[in-house]
Amino acid sequence: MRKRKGAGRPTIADVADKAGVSTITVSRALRDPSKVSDHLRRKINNAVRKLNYVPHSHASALASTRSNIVGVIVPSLTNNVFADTLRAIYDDLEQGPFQVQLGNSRYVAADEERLIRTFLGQGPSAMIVAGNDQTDTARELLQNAGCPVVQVMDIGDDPIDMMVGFSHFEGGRAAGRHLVQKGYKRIGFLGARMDPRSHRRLEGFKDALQSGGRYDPDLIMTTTISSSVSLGAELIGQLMARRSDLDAVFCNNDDMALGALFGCQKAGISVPDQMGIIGFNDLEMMAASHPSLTSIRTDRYAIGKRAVEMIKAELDGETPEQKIVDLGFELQQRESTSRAK
Amino acid sequence: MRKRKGAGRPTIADVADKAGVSTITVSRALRDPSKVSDHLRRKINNAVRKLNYVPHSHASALASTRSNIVGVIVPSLTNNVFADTLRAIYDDLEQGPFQVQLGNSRYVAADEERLIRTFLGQGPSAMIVAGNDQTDTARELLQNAGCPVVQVMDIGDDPIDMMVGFSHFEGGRAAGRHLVQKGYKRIGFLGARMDPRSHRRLEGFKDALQSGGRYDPDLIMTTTISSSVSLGAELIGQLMARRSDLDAVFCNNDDMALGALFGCQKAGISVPDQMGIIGFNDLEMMAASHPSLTSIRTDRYAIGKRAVEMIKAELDGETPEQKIVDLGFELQQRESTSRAK
DNA sequence: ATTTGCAATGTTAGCGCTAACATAATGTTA
DNA sequence: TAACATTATGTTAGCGCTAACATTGCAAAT
Repeated sequence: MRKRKGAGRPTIADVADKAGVSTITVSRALRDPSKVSDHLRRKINNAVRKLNYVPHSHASALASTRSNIVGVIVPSLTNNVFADTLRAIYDDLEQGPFQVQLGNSRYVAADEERLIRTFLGQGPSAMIVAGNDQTDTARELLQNAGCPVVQVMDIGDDPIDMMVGFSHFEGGRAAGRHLVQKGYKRIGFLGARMDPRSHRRLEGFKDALQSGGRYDPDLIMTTTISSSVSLGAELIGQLMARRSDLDAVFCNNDDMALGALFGCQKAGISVPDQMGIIGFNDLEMMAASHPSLTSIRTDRYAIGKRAVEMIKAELDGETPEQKIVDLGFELQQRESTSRAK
Repeated sequence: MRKRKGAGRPTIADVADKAGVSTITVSRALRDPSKVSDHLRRKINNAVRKLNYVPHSHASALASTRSNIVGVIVPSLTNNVFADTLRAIYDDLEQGPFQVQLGNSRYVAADEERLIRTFLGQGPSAMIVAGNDQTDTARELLQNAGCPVVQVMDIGDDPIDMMVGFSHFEGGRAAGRHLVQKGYKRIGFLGARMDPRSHRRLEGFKDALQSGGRYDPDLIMTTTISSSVSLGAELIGQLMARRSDLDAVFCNNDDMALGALFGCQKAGISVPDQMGIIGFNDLEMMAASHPSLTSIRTDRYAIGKRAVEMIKAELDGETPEQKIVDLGFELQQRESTSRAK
């Protein structure tokens, strides 16, 4: 006799035995209690409790060909920007029958591809991926995934399926325009870890400066090093050393902007009078700093929330009125760019 | 005839057909290529590629009663402290055969219990949970999980299975002692979202102040609101309003400390001369600020790394020399507490 | 009383994979 | 060359669950 041992945990059959019903009744009682009489439901629940039964999700997924897993892929776990979106996704998804499966692509396309493959192996109910710069292979995999796919954080005109985010180009343009309007003359750009979204911000920024006749490529400083407050302080120091006439900077994110502020303070440069600073994303700390920091406010939590809504709608068979949702941004002017002209 | 449709994806049987072998040979070729001849392996790999076959992980998990899933539960997705540990876990785990399954307990014990149940339903290879303040039920569930369990971030003397972290009590004590030694007289505490670890830091802090004869309960200010830079600024403002003689604060984390610094700057209080500030964790920004901020440095990345090492060792059947690993902390003295006495 | 309809429960097979055993093909030794 | 390992592959059953169909019981409708 050739018996396999199993995991040792109680199974639905154990519960069925104990409650004196068939396995399918237990299955129904757990998934859709309204389909089972009060009487049996009570007995089943008791048995479940006594045995400390927990359904084997793999068996369930296999039998039903539904996994209730939503795969999420982000390029960084430590970047607050994604953390906010993630939080929204978890908040809205963990309630329902869904389970989040999170992957970290580390800004590496090959890792992203690998993760997509792994996730698809679980027959996910939906996929959420950050950005819209997937490789062709990744796009193809997702297109054939047979589930809703939402690209978050950015928008563009060629979604794999759906998109929620905002235009980084326009965000960068708004930042550039603001500095020009404020009368700054030598406006620089500080960019760490220039991912595709930062590149688009820079493009928008350039566009605004060119329109304002203030574009100077010599004032653009970027690096592949990942962004940090220290790096912001260091880079603005380098740029000021190179160009002592620099009088404003747009930083590709808020950590860099805060660092730039500290860098100025160390160098005895007054913000905003001698140096205007604007960041991107408007993290909570921007309003609290001294002086407070101007930034482009983005609603990362809303992006995650909306992505989940769109997924749920599509899974419920509704046809969304729009596949591409632009949640926009808002320039938050604060002290760091509020000088008397 | 009563056929179920399946997921539509190619199965191992499709690959076997195409390659002209049996399913088990395909299974072996994919899991342990050395067990299959070069000849067949090549044919199988070709078939896999042509069909774009991805193994159904649920079926595999069910048949083998092994999931390769490591469940991780943290109380917050936006707290940098956990993000660093998470990053280490992902870095070290995603290489191997493992897959991370992350849950967010939101600092709610009931949510943690629910997550543990859900994760155990997947027959995880291991579990990593933050902190050592699980409910009795949660502890029991984990104890009976039949897999390695690591509690991270904190240490204590009653591990569920293994622990990696450091003593928050001692960390708080070191902070308190430092402020006393620096000659500060009216030393306060600013605490947001007082989770159990923050409470232990406060206890250690109290202990140090009592030893130094500087303990004044009136100078302790805590709130259940979650921590933020703004909140740090606000709380120190409130505390200074209540007690104008306040001359130093220990903040339960670095966001609060940065906020306290900004609060002082706004109020025209000089740091460190009129106010000493010390934070906890030593996030990257602490060294970059102006003035730079003293903090208790903790190595969150190392905690995650070590947790994974312990899990792998236990899964490989090795008996770890220690079940409780104290990774310690280090006081990083910076300008915010470096006044001339 | 018979039919109809519906709600509650059961029976059976199969989701896609791999453990456990079986067999065939090859090499190795006395 | 027979006996024995060893390696490569195959056969079969079963992991724990649920889809699909089947049956039962009972109330409402005829």
